[in-house]
Amino acid sequence: MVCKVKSLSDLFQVLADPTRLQIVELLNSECRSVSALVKATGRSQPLVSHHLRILRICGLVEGERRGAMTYYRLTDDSVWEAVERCRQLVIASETEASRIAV
Amino acid sequence: MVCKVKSLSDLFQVLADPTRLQIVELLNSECRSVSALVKATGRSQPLVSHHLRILRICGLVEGERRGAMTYYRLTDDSVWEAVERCRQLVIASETEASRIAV
DNA sequence: GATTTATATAAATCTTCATTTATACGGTGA
DNA sequence: TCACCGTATAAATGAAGATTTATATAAATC
Repeated sequence: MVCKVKSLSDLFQVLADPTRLQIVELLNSECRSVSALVKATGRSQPLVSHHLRILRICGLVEGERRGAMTYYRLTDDSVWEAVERCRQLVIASETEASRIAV
Repeated sequence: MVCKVKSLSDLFQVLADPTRLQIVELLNSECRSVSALVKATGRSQPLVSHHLRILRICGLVEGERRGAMTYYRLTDDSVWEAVERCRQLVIASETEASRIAV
């Protein structure tokens, strides 16, 4: 995977994976531990840790160790805002499609 | 490739490819023919047509045939706006990195 | 200190997809 | 209608990456 977000396509690549995007969505509302993310996503622990590593290296999330647990959160609200801005495109294309379908 | 943008991760997947993103960027300013895009991107004609097909199916661009040529453009300004919003994240992370580096 | 829990990483596998190569199709002009 | 230009598509190829499996590390509890 990409080691550092140096281009816009790299950022999109990072967000293109459903598991990673799901993690970003889960971390929007609150700070969560890895095990909490494993439970919420239904993915294996190594897989979640793997994706967290990528998100971490890219600077989208950051983890803080408290005892045995590591809690992750989004590094900045702007991450979420940009994602939401793109979601409107999807919503728009859906309503567009349904309008055409009628 | 994805046949229809039904989820947000699909949209990111479509935009994650450098060639496709480059095409979207080129189509922001103006309407262009396939051959113009081939020249501007330096990619092969079949490859550009292939990516245009994906962008077309996903509803990000639309083509209009005039004689032998097909001219493509973004379907909506909101496509470009969403992309620009994400670019700010990349720019932000760059300045962040340079700030840390100092 | 040994065992268990929480997390991280490495190697292996398997799928997806970007690109190339070859070809077809529609329009245009001789 | 024949040759050519612009564009589209299909098959083949190769690389990238998502997921699994196995294992390592670090902290907590006994």
